[in-house]
Amino acid sequence: MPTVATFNVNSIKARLPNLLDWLAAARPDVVCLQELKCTEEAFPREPIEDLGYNIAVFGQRGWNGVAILSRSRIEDVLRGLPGDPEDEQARYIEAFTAGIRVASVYVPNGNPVGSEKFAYKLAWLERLRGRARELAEFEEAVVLAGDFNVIPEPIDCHDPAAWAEDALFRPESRRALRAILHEGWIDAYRALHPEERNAYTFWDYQGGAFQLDHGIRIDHLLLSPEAADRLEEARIDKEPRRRPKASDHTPVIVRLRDG
DNA sequence: ATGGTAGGTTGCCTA
Repeated sequence: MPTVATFNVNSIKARLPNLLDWLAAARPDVVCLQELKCTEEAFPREPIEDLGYNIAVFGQRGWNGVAILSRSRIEDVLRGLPGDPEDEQARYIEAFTAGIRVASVYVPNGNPVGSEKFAYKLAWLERLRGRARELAEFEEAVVLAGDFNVIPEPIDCHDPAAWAEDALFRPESRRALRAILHEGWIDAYRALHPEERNAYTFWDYQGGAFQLDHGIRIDHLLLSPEAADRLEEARIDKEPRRRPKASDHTPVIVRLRDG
């Protein structure tokens, strides 16, 4: 019954104490991390290995950076999203572990709308769809877990009007995510909690957004049909967001039946 | 119309 979690830590260095506490308490089998903001060399391997995790990192200096942690052996690691050899941003790492294929995904933010960054976001999502299509051909259990920087529906946002012009909620961004879902992937959290409101994974640091529950749901685990067949539970763990020195994101966790 | 917060390749860029 492996559990797979996604957690945008907003700097692994700044978040290390909180992350270690959370790993020790929640004990997820596989964890996809985003926004490490460090190189592979600078990644704090030891304290995480001491909690029983193997680690695969794709980092860069200062920004972005993704990793996979797993209690099982990590095999067949792919660093970087295929489809653009010019792209140097560390936003995608994929591997086989714990009997499933897993990717840690950090979709570009894309603000401001209409900028080069927005075009990059849409192109990146299109490349992700291409990779998802390749992965689907293997007919294995696959989990694409990460910060998608897309609010799928109005229900995933405390105030849709306030986000209407934001790259996270623009129709183009939502359509790009939907294009992946339409090819047979499911949003694990929404599949098990179809009506639930206020199911957020991100609250801005500014303006007391967390205390007011002014959040958005942008961290997702997309499941291939073979993984969806095994989906048992999906939940948002708000505890890490309550702590001092919290990330602005909080983890989402799914549990899959044994395959 | 501004600034509010947090992190980093810090006195500005990204989120």
